[in-house]
Parts: sequence; structure tokens; C-alpha cells
Amino acid sequence: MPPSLTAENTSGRPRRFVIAGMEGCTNCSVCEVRANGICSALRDDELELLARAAVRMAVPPGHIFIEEGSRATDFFNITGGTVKLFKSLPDGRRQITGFVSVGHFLGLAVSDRYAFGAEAIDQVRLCRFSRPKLESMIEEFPRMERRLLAEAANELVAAQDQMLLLGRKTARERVASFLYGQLEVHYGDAIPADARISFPMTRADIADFLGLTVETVSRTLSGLRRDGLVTLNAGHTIGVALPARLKAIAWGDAG
Amino acid sequence: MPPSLTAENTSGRPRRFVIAGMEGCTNCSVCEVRANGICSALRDDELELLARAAVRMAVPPGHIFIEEGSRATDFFNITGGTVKLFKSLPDGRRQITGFVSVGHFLGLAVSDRYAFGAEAIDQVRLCRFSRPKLESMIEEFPRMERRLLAEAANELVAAQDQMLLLGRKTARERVASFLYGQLEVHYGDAIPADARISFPMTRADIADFLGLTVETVSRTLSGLRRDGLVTLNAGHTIGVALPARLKAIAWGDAG
DNA sequence: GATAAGCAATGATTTAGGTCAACGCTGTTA
DNA sequence: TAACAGCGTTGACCTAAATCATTGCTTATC
Repeated sequence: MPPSLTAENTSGRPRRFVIAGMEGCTNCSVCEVRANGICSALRDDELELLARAAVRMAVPPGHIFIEEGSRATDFFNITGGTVKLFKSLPDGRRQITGFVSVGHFLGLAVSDRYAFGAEAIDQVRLCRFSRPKLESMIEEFPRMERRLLAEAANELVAAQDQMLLLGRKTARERVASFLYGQLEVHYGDAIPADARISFPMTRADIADFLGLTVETVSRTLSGLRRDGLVTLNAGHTIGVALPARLKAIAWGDAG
Repeated sequence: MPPSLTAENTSGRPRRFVIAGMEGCTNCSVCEVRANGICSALRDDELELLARAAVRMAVPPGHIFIEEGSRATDFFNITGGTVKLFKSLPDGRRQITGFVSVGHFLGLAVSDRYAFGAEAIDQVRLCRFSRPKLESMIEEFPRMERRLLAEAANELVAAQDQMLLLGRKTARERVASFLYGQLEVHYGDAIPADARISFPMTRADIADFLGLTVETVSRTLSGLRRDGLVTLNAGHTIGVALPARLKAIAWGDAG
């Protein structure tokens, strides 16, 4: 029971999010994230089958569409927006384990319960597959399994990096790591000098991701600005003059 | 180039670690971890093929057999002993990302470099496969891929738990979590009241796993003993009278 | 059996980051 | 146009855990 997902066209919201030709889309071959998602592992004719198993959905900002510990009935493939994944302690302490966006696959689990929660940060679009349906798809198209294994391996590497950050880095190193990570998300390997990033998450999200408090994130960003390493613009946009310096800080070259 | 692995029978060490019938073992169907490892996904006749690709090795305590950042030429399947996986910062700060033992598969990575290091804690035995060989095996036996995906998914769940621990738990909660985790390793789901665990890792290993210092681990264990929650015996053996209390502490029910 | 090296425990002191509190800005509701 | 809520920043103060230092084991080496 995915808690109250906002299915396309059934929400009371303005329709501007519904791109022409997407309502009740059954043709994955024209999907905007065809190149990114698990679907990239399939040929056009195979996508035909996938289409029948997929339900396209829109999730409004702040909406939790995977409840931690609930029955894992579905898999999701994100086709737009940014999602935060998290785990919580009974008393409310929260750790964000990752931010994921377009092309990301969600819900892989051996257990029958989700081990984490997922909340939309901005307006999110996704494809939903029922567990049995996806499993039969995998049965039929082993290339999809290959793709999932690759994605899981990548996530594992990211998780290990994050453990190093949470266990051993200082606040300054953590914030620098986060910013540099955002640079990589936006620019890939080719990060220009004098780069500019803009991200949807709040200071509280960043704090919960880095294992810090909002105050420390705020202070640390101010510190980086004072040192001429970043410029804090209005909203969630940050300029980075010397990405290499930021990277050095992120990896312990204090400065 | 796996740095100086100690191949069976080629080391100058006493032979007592070499169990009869294992030298140059080419028969995986009698393997002692048949039920645990990736090999469990295969039928007996398929194991015949696997045997030809595997090289059995012994790794002495303290020996690093995967060097962080080195070329990922091989995969490993642990058949005995305990291994610590870790990541380091240039200045030497170290985070242990996991302890793994019998049946665990190592080396899954999309990149051509290992993202982590691996060091034997006690006497370790393992099967080594070359990357291309394992890949062709997977090609041939999709069930193996299924098995790897399941293992990766489980590791991901463990990694998320560890992120919650490192980012949001207190020292006491971390140590309690570690001890309870060890109880689960030893007893599975059926943890008896008045349990007893014995583990091979040092206080320094535990500290690097929990993102603490040795002193804090030591003090925290002493604190738990003072509170009558554990008994610290000589060596690396710890008694736990009330596992349920420990679990409660691990999840934030302060006490 | 003296010396050294590795591991664990504990005490004294310091500090990085948390907590508590105030304030400013922007956008929304009444 | 006031009241309010959400978000971010900054200051004052506090504390959990780090750091530094000492001691007491074992086990290994000469």
C-alpha cells in the first residue's frame, strides 16, 4: 500500500505538470528518461511489454511515497524531480541516506518491507511497477537484471563513501564533499572553474544527509564564503570559483 | 594485481591451516561453504565449471589482500575467517564499512578499480576468480547473477543502517548496535537471554567501524558493564544478559 | 628474565559541534 | 497590512566525544 500516491490526472492540482502525450502514457519508447532508467536495458519491442506493467505518477513536494517499514509492494523508476531517501530512529532523529533523481531505480529489497522511506523534495514524476510484474519482466529480460546489478553496485560505492564521510570527516569536509558532489551531479566529470550549482534541498535536508545540525551547515557555509571559496546567492544557488580547492578540502587537505 | 596473496601451499607457514583434501582443490561440490556462497546458486555439474575458474587461497591475519584504489582484476568468495572492508582518507583516517565472513562475495564494482580495501582480521580462506572468468560464468548461469543481486541488495540495507548509526546515534547507541549485530551474526534470529559472543576484531577495529575512538569504545563498554548490561571477559568475549535491553538502547530507548 | 611491542582501560583536559535563543526575510493566509 | 509559518543566519553557551597521557596487562624476542 503505497500511501496515497497522486496518480496522474487524478490530483486536484493545475495540469501544467502534465506534458502533452503523457497522460496514461503506455509507450515507453518515447519516455523522456529512456536513456537513463532501467528501461535503457531494453529494446523497443521489449519496452512495449514494460509499458503495460508501468503506472506513471506525479508526487508533490514534501509527499512521502515510500513509508519506512511498510510492505514493499512496488518498485519505482524516477523520471523527474528529486527524492530524498531516509531512515529514522523512533525518537525522530533522521538520516538521509541519499538524494536520487532522474533514471534512478527504487525499491530493490530482499525483505518484503522497505528498509527506508522516500520523500519528494520538489515535484517528482515516476513510473511504478508492481513487484510480481517487475519480477516476471526480469525473468524474461536478463539484461534488465544486469542493469539492476550495476546500479546496486554503484549505490554501494556511494554508500561506502558516505560512511567514510559520516564516520570520519569534519563538518567543513562534509559540507565541501556535499557541494563537490552536487557539482559532479550537474557537470559530470567536466567541472568548470567558476561553476554554479542550484539544488532543491533545504539546509535541514543537507544537515540530515551530512549527520550535522542546520546551524552547523549554515555556519560552515558562511565560513566557506568568508574564505572566498563559495558565493551564496539567494535561494538554493551556490557559486564555486575553485572546485579543485573544494575537492581538496573534502578529502582532508585542510584549508 | 592483488598484492602478494598467500597462495595455498606456496607460503612458508606451518601447514596446519591446510585441511586435508583442500590443497589445489578443484571440486567445489565438496566445498565447506557450498551452502553459503554464490556457489549455492549452482547445480553440481555447473560447479565443475566453477572449480576450474577458482583459485583457493589463504590470507594471514593483518594482510591486506585488496588495496584501495588498485585495479579490480579479481573477485573473491570468502570461505573462512573474517575480513574488514575499509576506506581511508589521505591523512590516514580510516572508516571500516563492514566486517564480512564465510559465504560473502567481494569485489563487485562497475569501475575498474576497487573502491575499498580488504584486510584479513584472523586467518582467512577464500576463492579467487578472475574478472573475465566470473563474467563468463554469470553469462552462462543467470541464477548466479540473481544471487549477486540479492547479496548487493542486502548489503545496501546494511549500509543504510550503518549510515543512520554514523550520522545520528550516540556512542552508547553505536556500541550497543555493534554488540547486538554481533549477537545476530552468531545466533541468527534466535538470540537467547544470557547470550555470549566472541569476535576477532580489536577495539581499534570496532572504533573505526563505529566512527569513534578506541578510548570511547573502551569507556562505553566499561559503562555498559557498570550498568550490568554486559560482562567483559578476557580476550574478545562478551556476555550479554539481556539482549532485549541492548537492542532497546541501540534504537534510542536511552538507558 | 629483561626488553619491547601490541592491546586495553582509565584519568585529565580540550574542542568541535550541538543546543538554545533571537532575528531577518519571504511568501501565504485572513 | 497584519499575523503567521517556514527557512536561513548568527550569537552565547554547553556537552559528548576527542585528545593527550599514564598504567597494566599479555605475548613475542633476544
